[in-house]
Order: sequence, then C-alpha cells, then structure tokens
Amino acid sequence: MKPQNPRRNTRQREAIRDVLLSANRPLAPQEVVGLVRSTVPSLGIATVYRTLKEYVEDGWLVPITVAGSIRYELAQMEHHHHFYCRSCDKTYSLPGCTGELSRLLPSGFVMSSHDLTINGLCPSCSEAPSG
Amino acid sequence: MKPQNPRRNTRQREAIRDVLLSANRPLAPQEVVGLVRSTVPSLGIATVYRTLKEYVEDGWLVPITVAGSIRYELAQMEHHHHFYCRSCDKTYSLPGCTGELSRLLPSGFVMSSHDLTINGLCPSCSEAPSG
DNA sequence: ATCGGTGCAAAGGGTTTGCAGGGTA
DNA sequence: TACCCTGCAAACCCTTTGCACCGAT
Repeated sequence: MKPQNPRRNTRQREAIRDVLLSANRPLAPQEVVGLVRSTVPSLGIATVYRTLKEYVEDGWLVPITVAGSIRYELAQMEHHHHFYCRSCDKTYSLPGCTGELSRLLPSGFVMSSHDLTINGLCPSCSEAPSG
Repeated sequence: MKPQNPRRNTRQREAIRDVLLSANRPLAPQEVVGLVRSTVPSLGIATVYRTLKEYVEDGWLVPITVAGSIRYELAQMEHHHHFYCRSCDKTYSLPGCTGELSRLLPSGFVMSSHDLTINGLCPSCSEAPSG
C-alpha cells in the first residue's frame, strides 16, 4: 500500500526482535514487554504494539489467536499447530498436522485454512501440578 | 460457589434463549443483541452479557473463541468443531472430529482438550463471492 | 539537521460493574 | 411487597492514536 520508509535500528526494536527469536514459542504483547524490559526498562507498551505490527507488515511475524488473546510468532515456520497451557497461559508451537480435514466439511463450505489448538498442561506445569 | 437464587422469567431472557435455540450456530454477543432487538427493542447490551454468563453458569451454554472473539453455543452438543466464514464473520458448528491427535504432542505435554477451526467461505458467501 | 521512533497520556472498542427504577413471583 | 432484573452510564482492560521530544542516519 504505502511505500515503506526505511526502518531505523533502535535498541527497542533490536530487543523486541531478540526476545521473539529466542523465545521458541509465540509471545503475547505483555510477554514481550516483560521480557524486553530487562534490557530496556523504559520500554513503552505502545512501542511494542507498533513494532509487532510493523514486523507483521514486513512479513517477519504472524499474529495468531490462542485462548482468546493474540500472540506473535515467526512467519518462516512451516505449517504447524499450537498448544495452550491452561495453567501458565503460555502458548507453544507443535510441529506436524492433523491431516485430512475436508471430510468434516458439509457441502457448500469452502476451506481455505485451519487452526488447531491443543489445550492442557505444558511440561513445566505437568511436573508440578497446580491446585 | 454462591447459592443460585431462583431465576425469574423475563421477556429479555426468553428472547435471548430463543435466538440461541433457533440460530443453529454459535452467536456472538453483538449478534444476540441484533437478533433480540427485533423482539425487545429496548434490550441493553449489559443484559445480554449478564444473561449469557448466567446461562454458562447454569450449564446451558458454553463459550467458544473463534477468530479472536467470543461466541456462545448450546452446551448439550456432542464433541464437534467449528467453521469460520472470513467473508461474513459467522461461525458454524461442524459435526465430527479429526481423530487421533496425541501423536502431535512432544513428550511432557499433557492434553486435556482440543479445538479445531476451519476457515473459509460458508455456503452463502461461496455462492456469491465477495469483491 | 532531518524526520522516523519513543514514551506518555488520551482515545477507542468490547466487556463488566454500580445504581436506581421497573417488573416478576 | 420483596427483591431480582434491567437499562444507563461509568469503569475496566487491552489496543491504538496524537503529540512533543529523542535519536539514528
């Protein structure tokens, strides 16, 4: 749409990029703020939202919705699904896919994509069950 | 938790119950307001939110999240999944299930449930493609 | 020296809550 | 009549936007 002006390198952007690269799982904006503030304490939440959207526009991140809230993950990944830990609220990526789904479609429905979320307990939380 | 006081029958609650019964698909709060106002024009949005939560507490409805926003469907249904139409934003129920998913779980993850959403075009929208 | 980026604070959109009046039982 | 329910408006939470200052180029 609009011609992208050149992006500048700032401490904030580098730090946001780094936490997403090293997280190995999708991160919510609040998680990004928490992780980045150890490096850049003054980081404003607005900067996080703006930067995440920027990275999506750039094609480097993709937004996903899990358990009703948005998370961002690296765009380069191949088709996969997600695990949501109902204890710690973290989201993980799961390699692999369910396979054939078209048999679930009544006639008239046209499928373009699908999303699968498995809910449960992640390794940390299943070791030491809560409550 | 708290002892349920007896529920009163009001025009609002009956109308909200009726649209959910006749919709045959999960409804978002805004959809409920729109549908009920043809019967009860004065209906306030707060009443809709309160009543929907009440029905969930009563075990008559269950909340589901599709495409990042909440919808409510009848609780009595057997295990099934959902279809999200990216053109008209409506959600539909799809009978059937994907089958075996545990092969997607890396060790240490414990599955308690799963949710599958197929995205695409519903019959109405695939007949007359938009734009 | 530019002018894009940042942080703060205010604005938005959806959902929840407080309260006084209304309606069911 | 008692008190639950409703509608309005304010409060909330998360996200976006406006604006003046900061800082990368």
